[in-house]
Amino acid sequence: MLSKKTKYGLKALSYLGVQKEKKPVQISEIAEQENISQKFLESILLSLRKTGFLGSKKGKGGGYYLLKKPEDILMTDVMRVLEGPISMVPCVSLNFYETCEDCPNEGECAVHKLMLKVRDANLAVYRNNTLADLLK
Amino acid sequence: MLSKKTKYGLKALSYLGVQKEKKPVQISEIAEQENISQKFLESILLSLRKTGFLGSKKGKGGGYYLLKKPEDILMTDVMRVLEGPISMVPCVSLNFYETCEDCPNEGECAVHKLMLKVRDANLAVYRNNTLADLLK
DNA sequence: TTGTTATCCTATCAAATTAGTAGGGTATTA
DNA sequence: TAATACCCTACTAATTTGATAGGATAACAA
Repeated sequence: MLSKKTKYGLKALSYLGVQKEKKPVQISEIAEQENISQKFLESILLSLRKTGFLGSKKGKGGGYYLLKKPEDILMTDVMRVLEGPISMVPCVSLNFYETCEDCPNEGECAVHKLMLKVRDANLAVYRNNTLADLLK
Repeated sequence: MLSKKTKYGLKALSYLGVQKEKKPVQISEIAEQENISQKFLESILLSLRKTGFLGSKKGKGGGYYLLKKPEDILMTDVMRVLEGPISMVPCVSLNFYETCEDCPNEGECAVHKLMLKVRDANLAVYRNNTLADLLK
């Protein structure tokens, strides 16, 4: 299942992506419009800011805004930050590879074989979609 | 992440799939060979039996065996039993569809759009792979 | 028939993860 | 200088996951 964190994060990015004006949008506005717990959303936006997707401004008139154009925000990067590794098992992960200590032979492992294909399929989707593609 | 249940279940199915002889294989043998907690594996095999993948025999010389040929065991079905719905959100699920009560417009929802593509990609993999494909 | 074997079944539990909350700190702006 | 809105840490509740315990039941064989 997709975590609420990822779901809310994607909704927030979309919300920011469709803004006409360039001024920051407040957490409270996004939370209200998208039916998200404000405090929970706050922590999600914070992590999106720390990972370089969002910029922020404090004080009155402050809020969050996209640092890049929606066309330049790849789902591969977004998903890795929000949901974690794209692979379902570490032994097929590109960025977080680990051997399974319980698996004597990776090459003959059925789980490994299947999950490799799943990883490739998911990766293809995420690489071929930017935030802009989700706003159409 | 892939659950241990699914991982162990796939390993057990593979183990049964490569058996030359047709006689039942005991839980203890599979657990030992595949490094799986025996009691946990027991519950997994039980659910695979209840869902029609495995047959079983009690008493001495008993154990589990595949009810179908590996070529006829689709990953779509296996994954649904072990891991649950293939879709990452209910609003794109074929078999377990539910509307998101927090989402006013499914057609314009970025999460929905992305997860539809992810579902299709995963489904394609699972539909095109049988247990036999994982044994090669 | 009786003992052994191995699955069947229910209940329970501990650990980990997830979702959400609380409360104050800090920078910015009017 | 007061109000605003992000920043940050810690905590808590609920859920899920992985694993155990202990006996009931069926099959086989001596």
